[in-house]
Amino acid sequence: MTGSLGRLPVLLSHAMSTENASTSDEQHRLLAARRQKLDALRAPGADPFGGRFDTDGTVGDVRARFAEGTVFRVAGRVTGHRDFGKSHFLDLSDLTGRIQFYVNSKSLPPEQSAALNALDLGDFWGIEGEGFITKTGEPTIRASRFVPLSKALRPPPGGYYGLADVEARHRQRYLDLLANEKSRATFLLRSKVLRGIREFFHERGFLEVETPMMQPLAGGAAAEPFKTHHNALGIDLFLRIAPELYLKRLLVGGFPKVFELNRNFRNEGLSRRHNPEFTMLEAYWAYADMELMADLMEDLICRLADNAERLELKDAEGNVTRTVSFARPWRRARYKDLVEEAAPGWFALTPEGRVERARGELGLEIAPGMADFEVTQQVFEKKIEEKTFDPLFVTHLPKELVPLARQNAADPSLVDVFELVINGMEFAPGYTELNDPDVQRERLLAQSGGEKMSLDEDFLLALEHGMPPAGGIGLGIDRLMMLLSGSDSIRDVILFPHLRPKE
RNA sequence: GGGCUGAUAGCUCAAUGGUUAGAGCACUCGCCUUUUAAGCGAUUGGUUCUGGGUUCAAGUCCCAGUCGGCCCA
Repeated sequence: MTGSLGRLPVLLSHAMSTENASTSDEQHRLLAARRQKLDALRAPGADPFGGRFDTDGTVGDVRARFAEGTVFRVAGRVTGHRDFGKSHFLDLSDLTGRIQFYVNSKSLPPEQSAALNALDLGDFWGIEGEGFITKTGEPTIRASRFVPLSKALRPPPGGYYGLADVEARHRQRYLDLLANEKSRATFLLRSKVLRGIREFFHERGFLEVETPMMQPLAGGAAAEPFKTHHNALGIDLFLRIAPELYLKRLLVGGFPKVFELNRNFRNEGLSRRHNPEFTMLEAYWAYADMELMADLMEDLICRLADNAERLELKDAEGNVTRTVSFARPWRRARYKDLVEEAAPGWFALTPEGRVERARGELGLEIAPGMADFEVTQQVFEKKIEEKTFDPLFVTHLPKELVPLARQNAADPSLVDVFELVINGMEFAPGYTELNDPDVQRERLLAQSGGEKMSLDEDFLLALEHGMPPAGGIGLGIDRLMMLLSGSDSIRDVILFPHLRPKE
């Protein structure tokens, strides 16, 4: 890299003392070289880990305001070094981009010369100098001064090919973020989406609230909770599987529009689509219903997708594999009508006839003893849901599928619920919420198999004080991010996904 | 939980059961004052994930394990 490093004795012992025996000698050699330079920086009395450095903004800011002859101060990681003996072209990078700076090593003061010799890729530097344009037209800062701000004692991974190892990308996300532009883009987008959600609801008069993540009873959904213990109170607590029952208490308390955007926890398996902790949006709106909530959901997602007409999903090579149309209004259709579209005459059959047809003509696997509504649900999942890519609100679901929702006034076998399907997946549910405390009690009892111990009596007490009729929605933010960022795995949209510990 | 599949240098990847496991980049050294995946030359760098087994011979085949990936439940 640089021809003027001089003769540095290779002292492996320095690095050996801080490394365990399993680290290879090669690693020792690479680390030893960096520690040599660390010591070299300390020699003139400098602090290799720097301190405050006032800048004129980010690298992106400097690029935007770049002008020849103007002096800029900027800080970042040194990510490139092209050395011509006397002329050095270096890259300084931060999250906002990269800018080239130039150092002429011919006439440097001694401490600057020492700093340049002690440079490794990955080190943080602050630089100051005039802008100029090189022969090749590159905006460049002629660094009249540079300050080492932090030494990187390990080499950056990646390089031209990036960091490809999936496991390393997840276990050491910081390296993924440094090495892979796509990963940076995904998490910048995630931050933008979270901000967009908050803005959307604030504009509509919703209050952002925070309800307990530790709950005496894990209600609001059917899932295995994590259990913990509070010593001072001497009680077991559960990490929440949903915030729903607390948000509804707020409707009782007179907050007519609330939303919560935060983590839920489910003690279940890990997969491409499941992380034990995941981010959920829930919103409740007094005096609204399922239809208004569907409108709200459509508005929200279109806005988060920057009102794009369509979303192109790409494979690893960047080829478009599918296009999801966001053209509005999004289709709304009844569950039964959709099943009839896929299997005409379905509901005229006997339950036995449906099993026969599902196994035969439709080619589905129907387990023995499957309930009639489950057979129909198989048809829905395999023949409709998995083949629906553009947004579709499926409405008027059979009540067996959603036991906690309010029954439809005209047809008590149905519930006033929608399920939004996008890209072949259940994406987000919406409800006309149940606010009759007696019916709610019956439903919760039925759900718990008649076990009264697990009834959230405090929630039922709240309902008895009166909850306004309301609409509610839930939106899994991780799956939304998978869609918007074109990721196949939830681990690509969660900064630090859970993995089995190594060793 | 089941099936399939993967783990080789710091990174990205090669290597018919057969010589001393290679290449590019990075690192280190030499040359170079306008490059940008800089260039040219040289030198380094390996517990082939771990533990067994088969074989004259194992990165390669078999078994078990660890950690991933894909599919299914």
